[in-house]
Amino acid sequence: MPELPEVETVARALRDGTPAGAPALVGHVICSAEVLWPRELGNLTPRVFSRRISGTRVQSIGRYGKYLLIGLERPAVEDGNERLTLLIHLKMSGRLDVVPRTQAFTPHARLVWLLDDDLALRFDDARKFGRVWLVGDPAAVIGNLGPDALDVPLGAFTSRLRARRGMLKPVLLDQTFLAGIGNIYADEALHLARLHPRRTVTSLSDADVVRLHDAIQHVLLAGIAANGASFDWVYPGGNFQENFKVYGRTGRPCQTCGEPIQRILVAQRGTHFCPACQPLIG
DNA sequence: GGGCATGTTAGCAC
DNA sequence: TGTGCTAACATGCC
Repeated sequence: MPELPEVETVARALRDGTPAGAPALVGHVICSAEVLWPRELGNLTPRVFSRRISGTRVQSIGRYGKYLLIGLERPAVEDGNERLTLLIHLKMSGRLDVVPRTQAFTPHARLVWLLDDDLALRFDDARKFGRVWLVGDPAAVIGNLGPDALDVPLGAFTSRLRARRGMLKPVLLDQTFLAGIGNIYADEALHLARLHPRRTVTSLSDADVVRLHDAIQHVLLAGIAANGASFDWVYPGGNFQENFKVYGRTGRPCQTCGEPIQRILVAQRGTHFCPACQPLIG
């Protein structure tokens, strides 16, 4: 379920709990970890991972782009407390839930952390693309990402964009350009900005760049306000999919002009746009 | 059974 | 060096 708004929704649930009654993760002690699919560990063996994380307390929940950052602290008798960060990327199908320890496993459970108070943090991931790292410095994992897509002023956005060439949509999907935009929100932002996904970056006017920056902020914030989008069988959660203007609407009328939405391939990704609202020649 | 899927990366060509 | 293509990761739904 993973683009920036969906990951932000997960982060908020882990920070505050959910209206449905799921407990918050912050403040709990991690007693132990069980790795059911070792390939999802990005930098440690299951044995080392379990040993290093056991006994830490969850201090904070953050998000950078599509990554979750869980701040951990281990009380120390001498020196300062040891600080660690658990980074999680949900990739295509990952999900995280705080549940009672006794709750039955799903068929797709990949990692389980046992918490105090008879709770557990579960990482389920049907497609096994998800990744989990435990590090001292998060930069070791996310240091090469561009600025978070919701935390980039127009000036920085413009200068970064003007340094690039090639087609617009692949640039938006490049996490070293901006972190957090995925296939769905890229299509939605381009439609709102009235820009064809195959427009070259170098062809954009200053006004185009301003509209694009505004559109990115708008669709991401709208996605967060809707608790993200729910995708097929993988993730039931938010309802932003009801507000999609182009994604998944191939052949249906554009809500702005009535023209049928088209689907093409751009950088090998399914791409949805309105040929009338988003002409290739701007 | 083929085609598709919210994501990223390595390897390769130009 | 940057851009962009393919395959790979692995599974499940239509």
